[in-house]
Amino acid sequence: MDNNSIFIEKLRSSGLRPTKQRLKICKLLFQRKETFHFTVGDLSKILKHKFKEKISLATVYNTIHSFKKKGYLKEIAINSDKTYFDTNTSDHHHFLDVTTNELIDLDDKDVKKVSIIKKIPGKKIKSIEVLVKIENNN
Amino acid sequence: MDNNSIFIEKLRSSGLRPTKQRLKICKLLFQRKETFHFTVGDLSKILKHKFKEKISLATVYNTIHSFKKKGYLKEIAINSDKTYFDTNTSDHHHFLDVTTNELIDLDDKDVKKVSIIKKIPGKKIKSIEVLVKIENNN
DNA sequence: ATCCCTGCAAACTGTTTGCAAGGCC
DNA sequence: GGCCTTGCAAACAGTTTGCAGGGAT
Repeated sequence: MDNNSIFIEKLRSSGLRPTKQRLKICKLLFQRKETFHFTVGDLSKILKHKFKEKISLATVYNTIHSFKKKGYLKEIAINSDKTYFDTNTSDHHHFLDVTTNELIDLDDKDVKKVSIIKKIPGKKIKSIEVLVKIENNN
Repeated sequence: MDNNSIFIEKLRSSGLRPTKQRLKICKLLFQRKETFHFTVGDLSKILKHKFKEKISLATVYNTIHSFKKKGYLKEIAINSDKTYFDTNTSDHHHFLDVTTNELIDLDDKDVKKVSIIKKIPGKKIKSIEVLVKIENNN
């Protein structure tokens, strides 16, 4: 199961050169079953741990931005000093546990369809994001 | 119509001393019919313009944070390098016009009730925020 | 008089940029 | 070789903090 060649293909097909760094980041992000929520800072630390070799922070930023532009990652709307990304690029929503600061995917069947009644002339809806903040019962 | 005394009372009743700076900020924020969406940077610039006298940026930050803590302002969940606040503290949602970066209130009747079906044991829902991104028709 | 608040500058954090060196095609 | 990418450091933007002086009670 050589995912490397899959990732090389994926990168190439979107016009990105398959460099060592990008392949490592691909492995870390896309070789997993569950979706992954992260900040670039997180990612950088994890990369260092996993591969014992540092990838420049600027490179991680570059790569994440390219991946986002290519549609491999989504940015999550949340109030935070940091920017969060999501490996799940489908239309879906999130729980944010304000106690632990953890993000949890809410898939479509967990939320009844949101309908927006108001319309703005000349504008169309691009996306609808729902953020459900949760906290401990007490 | 001396709103000043209203604001003085408001501040005092929440344990905040009614200083010149806070009163100016109150006037700017709460003496208006429509809700106001802003960043601290915006606010600081507007204050300078309107009152011809600069309020220290740190003071504006302090004040906005106190007001938020007292429930006079809400923070809006949006992906941005800056933090947005809203003078409308009721439960409501937003359009974000990605073309102009403008925020527009969506009041409750503009959105069909959002129901969250999924439950997380030991957690309760604190808030539900919907962000509807819109863009130009073309 | 006390305690709170303001203003300034310095510090901090996350992110971006410029540019030289290196790697992919 | 040519062009893209990396890495580093410096630059940046927004925000926070420490502290001395000023103001409210």
